[in-house]
Amino acid sequence: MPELPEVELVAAELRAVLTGRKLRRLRHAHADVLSYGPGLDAAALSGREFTGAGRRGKMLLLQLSPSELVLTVHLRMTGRLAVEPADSDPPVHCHVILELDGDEELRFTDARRFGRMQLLERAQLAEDSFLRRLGPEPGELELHTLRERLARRHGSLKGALLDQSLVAGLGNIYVDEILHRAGLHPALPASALRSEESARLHESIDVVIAAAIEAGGSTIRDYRKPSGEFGSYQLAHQVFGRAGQACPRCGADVVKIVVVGRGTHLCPDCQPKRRRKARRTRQVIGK
DNA sequence: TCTAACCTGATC
DNA sequence: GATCAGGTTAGA
Repeated sequence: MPELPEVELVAAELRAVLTGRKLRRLRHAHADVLSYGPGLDAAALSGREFTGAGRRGKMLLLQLSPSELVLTVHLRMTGRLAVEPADSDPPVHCHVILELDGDEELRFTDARRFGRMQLLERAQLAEDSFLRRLGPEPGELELHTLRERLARRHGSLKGALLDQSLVAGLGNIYVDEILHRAGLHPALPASALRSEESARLHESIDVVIAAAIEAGGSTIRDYRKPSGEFGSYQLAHQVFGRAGQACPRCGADVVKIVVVGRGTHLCPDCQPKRRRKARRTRQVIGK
């Protein structure tokens, strides 16, 4: 469900709500959902204090003291965290409940049960298989790095951008929106981008992600902030979820195709497949 | 690098 | 009843 902008907003809200709060104890946990690093167990959670919340890619990092523990949370498709009154009924599919001070609970809900939480010592974070493979955050991705990485790839541009080791945090919605803004077809070979195209792509990543955070993220069906608030960036989507509707930029019908197994939305006019004429022009210039 | 699999619910 | 879903990953 959530991509970088949504996870960023969840982290910000949890930072505001949880920092300084005591974690009394673990009240409930589905064994498949919450796991523990070496030497840790449920008892290690009792009596801790939340000292902050952050994010790396789509992974939430909740910091606990003393002794530098980190609770990692990946929401995957339908995961949601919420701070709710302890005397309220936990929602269906609530898989982890942490009792807080002030008669509230931090609850993790996830209909599809793809999401994962893990309690780790800070030093163990570097060994986490997901975090270890993450590429740079969009804001730290240099243009020359993007170019080098795309040039080395086979396969489609969309597949490359969804690969968390190339750049961290992009998912299906934002890749479609970024490629539309950059005027690039998702199925283009990643290694085929010209200089000005990769520059447009680089800029579009920053612009789209920043605008999405500004708008509170995208709520397609499940995403809510911990407070229950919906995002509004879905209203600004140019192509995602808009198959058959007019492209806001040119008026052509947005189409939906499948690329790397994912539903992919694009405007065939704004995001043309490479034409032979254009390629020949480039070769002439190249000489 | 791509596909199928992991789960459940919503929608066609 | 079949298909699809905002993510990740083992295995081909």
